[in-house]
Amino acid sequence: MVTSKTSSANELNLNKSQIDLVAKCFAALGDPVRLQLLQLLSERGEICSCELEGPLNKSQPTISHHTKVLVESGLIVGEKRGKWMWWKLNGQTFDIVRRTLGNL
Amino acid sequence: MVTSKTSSANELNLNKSQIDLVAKCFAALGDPVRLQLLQLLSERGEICSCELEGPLNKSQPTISHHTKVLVESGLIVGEKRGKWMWWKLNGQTFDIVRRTLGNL
DNA sequence: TTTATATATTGACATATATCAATATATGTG
DNA sequence: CACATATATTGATATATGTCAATATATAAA
Repeated sequence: MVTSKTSSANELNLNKSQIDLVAKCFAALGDPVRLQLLQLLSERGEICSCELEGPLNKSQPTISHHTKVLVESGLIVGEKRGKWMWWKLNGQTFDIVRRTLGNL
Repeated sequence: MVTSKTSSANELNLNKSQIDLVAKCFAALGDPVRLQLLQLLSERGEICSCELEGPLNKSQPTISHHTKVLVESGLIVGEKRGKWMWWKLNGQTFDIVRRTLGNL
């Protein structure tokens, strides 16, 4: 039999700064516009800012604001190609968030 | 071969009101104090409000506020036993949130 | 019924957030 | 270079949120 040190029923207990990071992700996910944006992103794999104003029905500065929030949470990453910003999901961060949610 | 009607890479596409519901859950998850609270809840299975002030280091009204936010999102449910309020996680809501996150 | 205790509500305050118009910056094209 | 276009930033505004003191409500005990 393999012995293991388990502090509680759950394997991983988050410390304060880890909690803050994940909380920031959840907060970023906690807006309908950003959820729609992420859904579009997940459907297409990659999406340009210029393709978002239509479906999201928001002004250009508002779109820019939301992408910034998502970048700062680590949920998406951006790459500039010519005049266009292309966004894609950051799988690593999503994994962390999923794992956290899975342990609740 | 089984044919299936897939509108996109993802199976389920959320409509506006579904998005609002899930967004409300994520917003509820997007606070460090509430994440700590949920972690305690998940460790113990059930927890009383009176057991939260200590670990969370917040005032009684603040604890009450946070439990209310979690109830209104559907993430926890409460039951009054005598003078005490006992809280537990609502697995159904967590499943919906996990499924949504899994599809992104 | 009076008293003590657990929780909820109210009110106040400071901070955060979502939104857009106006403007700035960056990049490609003539 | 001058111009057009895609995105970012700034400033303003309205609304939402986290927090606690004070108070109200509910429940048990004496």
